[in-house]
Amino acid sequence: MPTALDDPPSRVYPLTASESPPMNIYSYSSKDFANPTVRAKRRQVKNACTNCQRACKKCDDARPCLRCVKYGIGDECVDSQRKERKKGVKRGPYKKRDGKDRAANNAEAQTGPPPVSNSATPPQVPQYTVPMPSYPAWYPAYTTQERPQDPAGALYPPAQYYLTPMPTHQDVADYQNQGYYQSSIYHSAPYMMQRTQLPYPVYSNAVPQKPGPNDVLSPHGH
DNA sequence: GGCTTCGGACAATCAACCTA
DNA sequence: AGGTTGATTGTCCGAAGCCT
Repeated sequence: MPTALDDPPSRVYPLTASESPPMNIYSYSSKDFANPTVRAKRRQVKNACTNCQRACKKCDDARPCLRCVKYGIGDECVDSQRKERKKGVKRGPYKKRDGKDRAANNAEAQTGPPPVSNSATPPQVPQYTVPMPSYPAWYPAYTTQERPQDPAGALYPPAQYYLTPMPTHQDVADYQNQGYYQSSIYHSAPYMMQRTQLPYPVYSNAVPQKPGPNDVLSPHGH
């Protein structure tokens, strides 16, 4: 039986020191994560539904997608058609390689030099995958100091992150009563996420960031 | 505050091109 | 043959404006 593990991400980490900062699938604002050097790569669905495509809004792999469900147009949620790619387009001579890694060039061109670590060498982030929930994830309202850390230094969401059933309204109320906050981000399912895609700094000596304002719900859900 | 619109930044794809 | 490059195509962020 196929599982989420059968559909790994197209890109395999770990990062090398010369690569761009860790990616995650979360929406984010640069204001949410104060350190601009850890700006995460935006992840896109392979094929947005026609409604999300028209609205230029984030879609997900599920059909109906969460946005269509939210607006009560789930029955209209169908994959958009993709044009066939042009063939036979001639290309000019390629630039000579200069021996420098292209990813490093791109990362530097787009985000400036790689993040400066306080230690001499940034820790390697091990290749690792965790299942992603298909609904807003719930996190305990821990402080940055309490946030669990793994041996490799990655700041890590706690076990409560990995909820499997869709929470009921009662669950939601219970979570809020227990002091949990809800991520505003909805996740596609089934989906694989790598540790480096988590919305936390990956370097052990990075200054821990509190969750962004968009990730926090008041007890009333706003 | 929620929704729609939309410009444009950015990501993904994949065929042409390059090289070992 | 397999890796690299870059053009093409698509997604969706974020700001602005409108509506209730």
